[in-house]
Amino acid sequence: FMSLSIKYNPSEVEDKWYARWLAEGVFHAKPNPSKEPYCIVIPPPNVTGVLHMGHMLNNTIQDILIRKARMEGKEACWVPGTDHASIATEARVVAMLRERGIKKSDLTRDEFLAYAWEWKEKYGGIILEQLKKLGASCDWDRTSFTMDEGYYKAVIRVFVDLHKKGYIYRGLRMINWDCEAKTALSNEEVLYKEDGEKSILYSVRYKIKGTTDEWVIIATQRPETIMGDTAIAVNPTDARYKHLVGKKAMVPFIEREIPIIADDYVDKAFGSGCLKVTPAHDVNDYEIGLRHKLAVIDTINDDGTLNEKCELPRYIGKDRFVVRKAFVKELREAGHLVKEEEFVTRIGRSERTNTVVEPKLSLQWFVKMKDISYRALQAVETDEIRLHPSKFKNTYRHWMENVRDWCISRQLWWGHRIPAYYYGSGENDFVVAESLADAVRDACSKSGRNLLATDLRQDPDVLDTWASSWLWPTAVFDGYANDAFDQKTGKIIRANRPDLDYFYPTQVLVTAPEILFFWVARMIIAGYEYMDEKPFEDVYLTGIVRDKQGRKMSKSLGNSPDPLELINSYGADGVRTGMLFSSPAGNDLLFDEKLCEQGRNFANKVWNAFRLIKGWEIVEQLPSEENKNAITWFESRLSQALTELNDHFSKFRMSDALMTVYKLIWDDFCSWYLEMVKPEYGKPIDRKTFEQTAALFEQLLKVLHPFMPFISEELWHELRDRKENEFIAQAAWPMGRPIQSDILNESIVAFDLIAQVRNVRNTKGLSPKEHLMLYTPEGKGHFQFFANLIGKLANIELTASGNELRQGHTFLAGKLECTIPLKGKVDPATARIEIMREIDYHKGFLSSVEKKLTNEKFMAGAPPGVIEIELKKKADAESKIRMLEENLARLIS
RNA sequence: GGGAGCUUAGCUCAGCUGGUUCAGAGCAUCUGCCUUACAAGCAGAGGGUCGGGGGUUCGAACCCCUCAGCUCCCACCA
Repeated sequence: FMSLSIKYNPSEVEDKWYARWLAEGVFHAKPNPSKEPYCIVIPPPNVTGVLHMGHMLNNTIQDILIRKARMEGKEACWVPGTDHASIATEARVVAMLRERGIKKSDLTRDEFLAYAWEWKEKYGGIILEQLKKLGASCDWDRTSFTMDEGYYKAVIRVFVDLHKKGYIYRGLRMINWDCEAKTALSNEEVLYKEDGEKSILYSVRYKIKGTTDEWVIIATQRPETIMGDTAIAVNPTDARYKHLVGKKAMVPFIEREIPIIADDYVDKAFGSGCLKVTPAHDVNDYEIGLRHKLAVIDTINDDGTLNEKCELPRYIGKDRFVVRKAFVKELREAGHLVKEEEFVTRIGRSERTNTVVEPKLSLQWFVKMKDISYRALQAVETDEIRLHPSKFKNTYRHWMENVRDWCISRQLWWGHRIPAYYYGSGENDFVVAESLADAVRDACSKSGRNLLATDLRQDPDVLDTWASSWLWPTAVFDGYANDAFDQKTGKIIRANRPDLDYFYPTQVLVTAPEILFFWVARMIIAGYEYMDEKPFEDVYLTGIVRDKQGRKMSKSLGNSPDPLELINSYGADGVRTGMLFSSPAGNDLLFDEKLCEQGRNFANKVWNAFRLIKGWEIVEQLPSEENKNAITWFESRLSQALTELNDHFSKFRMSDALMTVYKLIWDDFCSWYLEMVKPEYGKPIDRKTFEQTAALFEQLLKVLHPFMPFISEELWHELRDRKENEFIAQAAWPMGRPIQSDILNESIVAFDLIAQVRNVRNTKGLSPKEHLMLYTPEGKGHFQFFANLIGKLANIELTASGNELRQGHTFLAGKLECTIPLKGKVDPATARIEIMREIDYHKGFLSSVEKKLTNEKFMAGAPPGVIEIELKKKADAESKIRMLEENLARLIS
């Protein structure tokens, strides 16, 4: 065995095993009526993505769950894939084109999409290759992409269906508008500087109609929007302005009259307490406008210039910021500018262009959320779908109860194009259809005209990415294909789709809490809508991976390690366990490379345990009796740990599950068991002990496998000759046997005794090699199983003694009184002090117990079991004190 | 502004229905050991008034009140 390296070398084995798993189809799953399905759909990473630490954590957890299920004999299916990520990808492609000197605006839609697909084929999906390095046991044959042909059709079909059902509508709504990119932005794409930005707050006076010199003063940061004002609002309880409500004010320069209204939204304390209302250019103003049926005057063009509705010809066509400057000057000169003050505020800027985002009214497509989400709310409320950790139930409920309609249109090209076709300029002159042909047909019947395909214009916008990924658990099984989707009922016919039928609902979804609403909630909604059933049973929400100082990992901070480099340094197994050592569900993980080191060390420990076992020389005729108890003990200990392990898994406590395996292998197996059965140096081992030890080690490799797939596979093959297509990845998960509790109980006392002997050696400076006597009242008679093992591990002679021999260092192992004779090695005076100190401690303890027992209220109120325990404590303390006092007496005599 | 959560050893966290599995684990630290599977190791040890204060109870890390600090989510300041 000396040929085996003293250190485990992961890079030599990892790629080899991954390739063999793939070659033998170990990860491939298909419906199998004799097996229980266990399915996880991956949260599809952005197709532009590269592996980061968050993915590492997330996918490690999924792999652990899926590997364990596979070993438990379930048909384990982990569906991988990527998300087309419309915004992120389009931005990448635009940037790539810019480098090549091509402007997006010079391209047709089809030309642009050709470039985008080219980019996707070339760079997309790198992340899936990276996941293989981690050991992810995905069924790669099922790899999906949200813009695959079938998936694309599914998204369109669902749009048409939801429109038909009345859940999708088109409407005006305030959105974030990027004037440079000329697109709507989602909230996530609008960035705010942490400390706000400096701005100027202008106080402007508006004349009250019918007066010569009565004014109302408002405050604004955006004077260029004054031309779009349609009201002045005050708080209804504001005494200062009560008399003005119902009157009119005049917009400066334009001299348009606008009403003065009362609305709760207005904060009396801010500025003058009067608010100018510009429904077209402010979200809150828009809401006020709806409440008071105000006109909406949209004065800003898509490119940020002012249009003719601003009524001041000198500003038409000028950029909003140019107008602001000029208009402020005019106001000042006319005396309408009452005050200018510096002001720190939060200004939204576009993530992509850094231009100031303008709130803008725009025609967009929406999903009506209230009704369609009802069952999804109920499902989590009733624990039909369980969130882990459960604290997210509150967050989920809060969101679902206040759910707002979902804007699903995006002004981009990369994505699923909205299947709406316009045949006129009227608000309702459109149809929604799966194909152009259908659209023509529907348009003819709707309009009563004879329209041709060329008369129709398809909506140029695409759908929000989440409007495709919310179908993920069904679409990856092609649930919306022609033969699987009943267009009349708007439901999936699961009988026509055996894979979907078998694997749906999936078991677990592992994802980040940030997308609980964006994605998880919507998948639940879609699941109920199209399958009439939940999409998954459990949702495991991971934490955020931070650096050890608690900061988020980010490119700009440079605090994010490259996962592949970590794998190179510590091995995939080391990194996987490293991540898991400190990541309780739902809590952030403070990542430190030291954790990977700990993982690597653990792999090395396993490796060396293997070296020891593999290196033993076996001699057939040697007696094996000696090791029987050690084996029996470890079998029971293993069974106990298996129960614990299953309990942790059932509660998704992955860190704890790993720790159980870690301690079982390191402490129980290596430190105790192997030391018990290990022959003296150079001596052989008997056949039976060897075989049983190897069998136990195999069990350990199996429970280790979900966490450390590579080293466990390697050693499993090294340990015995295996068939070519036999893998631990498919081996049966160990079953616990009945636990023999007498041996486990005795082990606690025995191990305590051994540790205490070692401690005595440490403190008294006695070498482990020095053989010692250990006196107890009955010697070996106290132990049914461990008498000889104690002798071996503590290097002592367990001896029965009469009182006359009991001089030396005395201690208690459990209730067993032990003495190590230390004649001449220890000063009697210090020994006396030690014993007296102990007596004091126990007397203090005793008195606290007695206090309880003499307390009438305690005796009356406490349940009998608790009183019994207290009485036992009392008896134990008394006997300990008696023993210590006897020792003291002997020392003195 | 609305909502949720957290505070236990130097660090990261367990601690379930209030009571001996109640004060725990891993890491880190300290002390011995290059002992023949492993120094990426072995053997041992020391660390905590459970954020502060008050209350309920025979009994509180756990329940209630209060103060302080931290974190996240949503909305957003004219």
